[in-house]
Amino acid sequence: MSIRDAQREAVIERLAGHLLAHGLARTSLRQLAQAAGVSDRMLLYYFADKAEVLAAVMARVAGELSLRLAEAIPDGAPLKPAELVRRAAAFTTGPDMRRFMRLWVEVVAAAARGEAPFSAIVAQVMAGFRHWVDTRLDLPEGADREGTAAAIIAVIDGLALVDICSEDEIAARMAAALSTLLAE
Amino acid sequence: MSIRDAQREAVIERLAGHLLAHGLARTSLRQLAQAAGVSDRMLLYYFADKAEVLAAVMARVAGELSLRLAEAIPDGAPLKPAELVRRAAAFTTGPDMRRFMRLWVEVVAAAARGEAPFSAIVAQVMAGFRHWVDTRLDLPEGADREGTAAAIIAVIDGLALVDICSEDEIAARMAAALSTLLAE
DNA sequence: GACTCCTTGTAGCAACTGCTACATAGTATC
DNA sequence: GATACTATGTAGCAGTTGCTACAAGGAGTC
Repeated sequence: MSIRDAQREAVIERLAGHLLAHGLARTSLRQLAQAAGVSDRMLLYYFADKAEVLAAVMARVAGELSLRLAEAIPDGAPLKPAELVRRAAAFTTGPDMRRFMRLWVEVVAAAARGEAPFSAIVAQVMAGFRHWVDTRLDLPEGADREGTAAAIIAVIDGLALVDICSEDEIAARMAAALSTLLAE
Repeated sequence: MSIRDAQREAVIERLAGHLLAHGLARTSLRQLAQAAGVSDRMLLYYFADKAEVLAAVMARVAGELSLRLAEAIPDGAPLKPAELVRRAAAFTTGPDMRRFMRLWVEVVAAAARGEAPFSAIVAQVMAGFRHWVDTRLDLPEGADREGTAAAIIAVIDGLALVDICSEDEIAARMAAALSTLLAE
């Protein structure tokens, strides 16, 4: 592996941590370069442009996310929707996963704003979410799997969004309250 | 009312439409000025700085939103959580309200990023949401009203977030599927 | 008419944005 | 040792950002 490729990998790794820590707040080329410990000149030697940097880093983050989701709720026995939501909610509002979900909300907003690499990233991550739900969802024949999957994802993402702008204490009670809202 | 105050009002009105149409995508001072039909120099004559412009416009938008929410689901007979969610979901995913919710998602993300006027705006709008839910929520004595309100808001906001990055066809089925997920 | 205040235009500044031209040092190949 | 390719630094460009200094026209008051 060339030095360049090795550096690419190292930069992606460091920037994944950076994005998870700071969201999209510090993502100018110079700020990214500093966080990665290289010069901005070199960042654009390793990557074609800023969009490629962000796309590579977000791909890494998305991979990590799907890995953790798969670990937390494996593809074993399918779960009824309410139970799936409960377990997914408990997981994504956990201390380590919150930064993933926060970043996810920011990325969706960036995509809504039409910023270059994010629309594609959102489509890809969203497809991953759908697939994750689909392989774990126990639904009666004839039910709307796609619609139900979308609804489940909406609930999980909604928790993340409200989590961003609430005190910890209320956020903790939110998941519990949600549980009682769900049918069996 | 001085010319300045009259212009302030007119500018706020026009920019509210601009934000609802384009989200936070075109919000540089010069872009805002153009959308408002004034020079950027004058925009900063009417308002102290950019943050004050956005705060004023967002306050207008938030007022409009709460007005419409109050109209759509008046503060009459309290509703059980599931029914409240159903009706709120039907309303906020309606064609006219989607741009409000999309802007809301963007604003939350901006607040998460720490951008100047948005944290305060989010806190204020969120409090409005909570109050709106609280005055319409039929809950048994001893239940966690705050937690339940947060959960309800989360579900509504989650629909909006997924709505942003889905095809219309799936988004329409999502609300229906959500309804069957809810307990009575 | 002089004075003052409200309103508006022109011009520009310093900082930051993404990105690039150019030079150079090293390293590998023949 | 000449040549070519990889890797890195220095410097800077053109565009955008939020914001401001300065001047001047107009309107009202003395």
